[in-house]
Order: sequence, then structure tokens, then C-alpha cells
Amino acid sequence: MDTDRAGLRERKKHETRIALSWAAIRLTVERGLDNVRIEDIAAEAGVSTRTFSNYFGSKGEAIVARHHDRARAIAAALRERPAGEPIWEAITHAALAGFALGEPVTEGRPPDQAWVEGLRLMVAEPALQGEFQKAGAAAEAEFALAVAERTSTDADDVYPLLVAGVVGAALNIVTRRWLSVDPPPPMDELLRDVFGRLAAGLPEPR
Amino acid sequence: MDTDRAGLRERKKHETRIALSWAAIRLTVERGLDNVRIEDIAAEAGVSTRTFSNYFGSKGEAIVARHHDRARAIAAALRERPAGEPIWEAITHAALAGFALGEPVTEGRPPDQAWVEGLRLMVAEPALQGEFQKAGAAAEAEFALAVAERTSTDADDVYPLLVAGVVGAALNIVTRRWLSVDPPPPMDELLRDVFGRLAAGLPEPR
DNA sequence: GAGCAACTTTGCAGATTCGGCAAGTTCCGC
DNA sequence: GCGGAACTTGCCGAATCTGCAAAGTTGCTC
Repeated sequence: MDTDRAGLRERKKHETRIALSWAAIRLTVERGLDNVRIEDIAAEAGVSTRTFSNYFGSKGEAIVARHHDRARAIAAALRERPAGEPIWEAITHAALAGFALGEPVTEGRPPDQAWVEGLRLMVAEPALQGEFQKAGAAAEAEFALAVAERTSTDADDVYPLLVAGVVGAALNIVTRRWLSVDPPPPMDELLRDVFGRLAAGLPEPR
Repeated sequence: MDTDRAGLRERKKHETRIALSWAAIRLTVERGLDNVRIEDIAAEAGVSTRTFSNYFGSKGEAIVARHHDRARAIAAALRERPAGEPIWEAITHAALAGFALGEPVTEGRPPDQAWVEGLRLMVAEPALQGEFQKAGAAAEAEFALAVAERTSTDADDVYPLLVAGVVGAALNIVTRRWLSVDPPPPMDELLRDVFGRLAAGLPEPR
């Protein structure tokens, strides 16, 4: 039943982490960032405020945690792609796989109207901008490693860093666009469009 | 003598802002982020702590302010480039112009050893990562506008967003690299290398 | 140059957050 | 089982953030 045989302790820790992050997101979407105190989040997850601080340094970190996990999943997915595959193709597939995990939100029910609206407000929150960006940057570092491995370049070489940075920027745009267009368009299309342009060398539209 | 005829009030406000940001950077580089209190920064700039809060929402914001200004200068520089110029060429020149303003640090004296070391520690500070990224993102938005203008596309179209995102990533890499290589290499080379790769469609090295 | 309006700075207070420290409790490996 | 390691928790002080109202400046008009 456990995803990994790492023992009860590890599993519980992981569960607490998820519960905290999830509670942080839900409360923020419902009430708005300023009306959520760490106290509330901790209560929702059934732990003390002090324990919250053991897991996350701030509200923002907790909120962004899941976003961060997904970004890292994409890096992991890239490592799974066959070695011969052209790089942009591999990256596109990895991104699709990462997003295929799906927002836990939409797991059962269809995307709720009020929920999407709350999400928009949340990601627009200025206080969280830095947090999202930071999570993206951390994931980029891992992505750069995967790219370096695949292309047999040094990890601190310009090439893998540049590819990772570009991919990070692309994912940001895709995510924002998915939220901004009114009937959220299928991720597949967005991802293929953006990575297609990148693979083609960003031709100037006309 | 005044840079703009906007009146004493505006000028003084601007000076205070610079002084605060500058004091924040200097103290952080010297002592490390955790050993600098807002109280210290305000004292250094000759204002009260409450006034500090009128200008910046946090230490991080103050530290990053100059970085932010420079990024916006690059976006402004892009608008100045001739309309016919190929886009990547224009961008490269804009970036060069932006960096040419020079770190006020290196204005007179050569880059000090201890200073560069402190800078490295500062940009490596986890608590500032988000702040830097956030500043970069804000500048990206302006950059996207400039690109949209130049290419006659909609500002919320994918193309300008993507170009801006890619440029932001590239500038991040250039900045980090400038700090990481031991004798800081000339900006020109770094910028030309990175933007050259982008203009060529990110060819895989071999 | 006197006076008024708008703006900026400042001190103060309350709410919140952040981290260290020292129990108390639970889990892992032997 | 048992000892040690890891995790949770409450408590506390330092630091930050923000609203509010008083005091000080600046800009503009008559």
C-alpha cells in the first residue's frame, strides 16, 4: 500500500508534508492569502504551528511545494526517455508526463469554476511570485543535470544551463496561459506548441 | 545638476531609495544577510526603520532593487534599437547597454577580492533566491511588451512571452557565470556567446 | 513671502512570523 | 525488549510588518 518501503516514519513525514501543503493551498484559494494564518494551516493538517515551521519556512513555501514537486517530476521523467531520442522531443514527452500526474484537485471531479478562479487569484498574489519562481529555479538545476547527462556535457557548461532555463521559462508560460484562457485548454496542445517553437529556433511569427 | 527637472521632492525620494538599497547590499555583503537588521540599513541611510518600510517591503526587496532597475534598463534599451535590426542582434545590444551601466561598485576601483566573495555569498543566499527571481520576472513582463511592440504581435501572444522568458533565463545564467568564474570574464563575451546560441536555435554541442 | 494643500517621515502599538531550546513521544535496528 | 535516533510540541524572545496619527517639508498660488 505504501509507495515505498521506507518505513512508517518516512511515510508519515511525507504525508504530513503533503497535508500541510494541501491545506495551505486550499485555504488560500478559498479565503485569499492574507486571511490564512499558519495557525489555520497547521490546524487543518492536524499538527502544531511549530511543526509547520519544521516543514516549511513560510506560508509561501508550503503553497508552492506541490508545484515544486511536479517540476522535479519533469526532470526525473527526462532521465527516463530513451537516449537516442532528439532532445526537444524527449523534453516535450517529459513535460507531458510530468503534467499527466494531474493536479490532485482534478483527480475526481471536473475543474470547479470557483476553484479555478481562486487559483487565479492565488498565482497572481504578489507575495507568492518569488516563491513560485524560486521553486522553478530549484527544479531547473535538476533539469540541467539531466540535460548534461543526456548530452554528455559538463553540468556547469553553458549548454545544459541554457536549455534548462529555457524549459523553465516555457513551463512558466504554459502554466500561466493554462490559467488565463477561459476554458482551460488541454495541456498537450500548449506544451507541443511552445516546445515546437523552441525546437524550431523561435522563428519570428508574421 | 539634477538628472530630471522633477523637483527636489522627487529627487530626494529617489536618492533615499538608492541609499537604502545600496546600504542593504553593502551591509549584506560585509556581514551576511542574517547579521543585518532593517534597523542597521535604515541607520546607514540616515532614516528611520519605519521609513525603510515605506520604500521596501523587506530586506530582500531592498537588496534586489538595483538588480531590478538594471533588468528594466535592458528592456528600455531594446526599445531604442532600430526597428529593422534582426531581433537577436537587437537583444544582444540591449543587454550590453544594460550591463554597461556598470555596477556602481566597480565605478572607480577595480573589483575587490573580498567584495566579489561577499557578492557570491549574497546571491547564493537561499532567502534571496525568490527575490531575485521575482525581480527578473517583473522585468520580463516589460521586456515582453517591448518585444511585442517590435514584432507587431499581441502582448499576450505566446511569442513575445517566450522570447522574454528565454532572455530572462539567459541573463540569469550570464550573471551567475560572471560571478562563478574566478577572474570574472568580460560581460561582452558571455552575452555574445549565450545569445549567439539562442539565435542559432540552441544547437546541441558535440 | 505668507499661507495652504499635498506629501513624506516618524514613533508607537498590535499582530504575526521566525528559530532556538528542552522536554515528551514515537519509531527503527539490533 | 531496549537503547538511540528522529519527530513533535510548547514556550519564549527577537524581528518584521502595517495602520494610524502627529510632526516636519515641499510646491504652488496669491
